[in-house]
Amino acid sequence: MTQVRKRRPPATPKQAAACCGPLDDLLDPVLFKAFSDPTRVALIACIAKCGRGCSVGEIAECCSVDFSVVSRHLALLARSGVLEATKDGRTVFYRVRYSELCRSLRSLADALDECCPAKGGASNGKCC
Amino acid sequence: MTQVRKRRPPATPKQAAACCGPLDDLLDPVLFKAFSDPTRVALIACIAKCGRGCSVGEIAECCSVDFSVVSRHLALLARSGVLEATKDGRTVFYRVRYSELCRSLRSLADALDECCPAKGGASNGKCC
DNA sequence: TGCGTACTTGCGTCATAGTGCAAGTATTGG
DNA sequence: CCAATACTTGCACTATGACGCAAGTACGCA
Repeated sequence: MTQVRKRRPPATPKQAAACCGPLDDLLDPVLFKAFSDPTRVALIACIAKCGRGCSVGEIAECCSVDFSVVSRHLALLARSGVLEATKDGRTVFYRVRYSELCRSLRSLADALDECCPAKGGASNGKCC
Repeated sequence: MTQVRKRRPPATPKQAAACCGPLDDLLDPVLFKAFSDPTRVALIACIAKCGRGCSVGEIAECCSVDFSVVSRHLALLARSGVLEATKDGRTVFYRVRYSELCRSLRSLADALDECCPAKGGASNGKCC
C-alpha cells in the first residue's frame, strides 16, 4: 500500500518562504494597513458600534480631524474592503462589511493554527 | 417584575464613539501596524510557516532587504507582540506567538459579530 | 436655473517610516 | 586576548502618508 506521507514543515525560513500556503494570501498588508492608523481605527469602531450605514458628515462628528480627511479615510477603508459605500442622492453611507471582515480574521487565525507546531499544525502539511 | 431592557445600538456614530465596547481595545493600531508593511508580512509568513524559532541571519535570507532592516523589523514585531525573541549565545531566535495572535484575531472577529445587526448582535448590548 | 448641501479632490506641508551603509556591541572559539 | 560571528544601532536619504485649506463636483430643491 502507498503510505500517506505527512508533509514536514520547511527546515529553513528560506524554504518556508518559497512554499506558498494559505497564510500568504491571508496576510494582506493592504487590509491591515487600514487598521494601522489611530484615526481610521476610531472611524471603524465608530461605524461598527453604530451598526448601520453612516453618512460622511455623521462620521466626521466623531473625531476632531477635518471633514476632508475623514472622507479620504473612508474611501481608503472602502477600497481595502473594510467598509462598503452606498450612495443615496448626495449622501454616501458607509457600513462595515462585518461578515467579510470576520471571515478574513478567522481564516487568518486558522491558517496560523495550521502552522503552529504546538497544536500539531506544522506537521499536517496544511501550513504550506 | 423588572424587565430586562435590551440595550439598543447607538443612534448616531457620535454616540457610538462615546460608548466603549470590546472593539475599542481589540482594534489596536499598534498590532495591525505590524502587518501593514509588505516586507514585515513576508517575514512573519516566513517564520510562521517554518514553525520554529528562526535566527535573524536565516530570516534575512528570505528577503532581499538589508540584514539591518530585517533586524529592525523583527525587533518591531517583537515589540508589537507578534513575535517572541529568545537569545541563545550570540544568536537570537524569533518565533511567532501563535496562540496570542490567534486569540486577538478571533476576539476581534467576535467583537465585530456582536456589533453586526444581521446577526442580532447590535441589539444584545454587548457591542458597547 | 440658481443655490445650498454633501462629499471629493488638488495641493502644499509636515511627520513618520523604510532602507542601506557603516560603526558599534556582545558572545564564542582559538 | 584577539579575531570572527551574530546581531544592533546611528546616521543620512528617500518615500510614504496624514493633515488642513481651498476649490471642484454631484445632487436635490425651490
